[in-house]
Amino acid sequence: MARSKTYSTRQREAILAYLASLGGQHITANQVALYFERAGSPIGLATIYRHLDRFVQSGKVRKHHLDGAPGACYQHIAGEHPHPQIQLKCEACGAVLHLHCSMLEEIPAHVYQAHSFQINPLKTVLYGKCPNCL
Amino acid sequence: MARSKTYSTRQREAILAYLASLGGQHITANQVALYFERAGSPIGLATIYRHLDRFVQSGKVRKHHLDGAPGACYQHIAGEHPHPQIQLKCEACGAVLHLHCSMLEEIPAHVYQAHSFQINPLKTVLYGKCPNCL
DNA sequence: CTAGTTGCAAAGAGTTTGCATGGCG
DNA sequence: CGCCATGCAAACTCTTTGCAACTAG
Repeated sequence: MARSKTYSTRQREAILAYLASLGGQHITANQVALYFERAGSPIGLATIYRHLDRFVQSGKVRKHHLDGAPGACYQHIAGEHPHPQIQLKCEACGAVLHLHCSMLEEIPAHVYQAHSFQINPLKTVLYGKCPNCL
Repeated sequence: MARSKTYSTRQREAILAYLASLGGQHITANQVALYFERAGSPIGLATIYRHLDRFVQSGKVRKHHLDGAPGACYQHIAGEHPHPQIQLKCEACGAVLHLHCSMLEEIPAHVYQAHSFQINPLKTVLYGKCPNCL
């Protein structure tokens, strides 16, 4: 067994709250560290990585390795997706859009029927340019 | 200006030929190094990175940062895609499928019409499980 | 002969781990 | 008081760069 007890600490809550406040946008561990440093209550990078990993394992956060960036990005899973949505990420400004659109929602089912390939929407990010950056 | 002359060397050709032989599958710089080491003609990692970068810039190869893997993956661009295809990658076996399917081909146009979001098929990889691994 | 190419080693960026200290319950 | 959490520094992985030797044309 891994861990018998989990304390609720201010740092853990602070990190999760910060991620939640970003509304599903992608952020790196380093950016989190910078935020708390600027906010006047710095948190060690190692601690941030440890918490992020834990959030990932408890399903509160997703971890991505995105094109164009060297490191990993983390993303808070807002509320509960009844039907997890394929995401769109702007290559220019980095914004993540969670579009609700019948077309996108049907992709997994169509691809599965046609090719027996089972798409995992949680992992899938479509890259492109958002309306603002076009 | 960057480079006035380009020699055709055996290593450059060997690396590109190896990538081409993989038919669009993803491979890391380290895997390339291992291949040539086992083949009896080892190539320094630095050299491999230098060639891969050059291939990327000349449009022969694409570079991805994939989920679940720490480093970058490279992928030979087979022939010429008249209509660049969104790719499907199996999370289990790592295989890359280039499916031709009207549904997939229509995604960029539909999303653009509905949300003014311009998808870049070259960058986009859908994750999931391939038929063999299901 | 000249300029691009190669390998080695060192430097960098991002991430993980070990260990001693500190705090929650 | 026992455990978990935290910070620091060291270890590690992946990638890039500097430099001297080498090679294609």
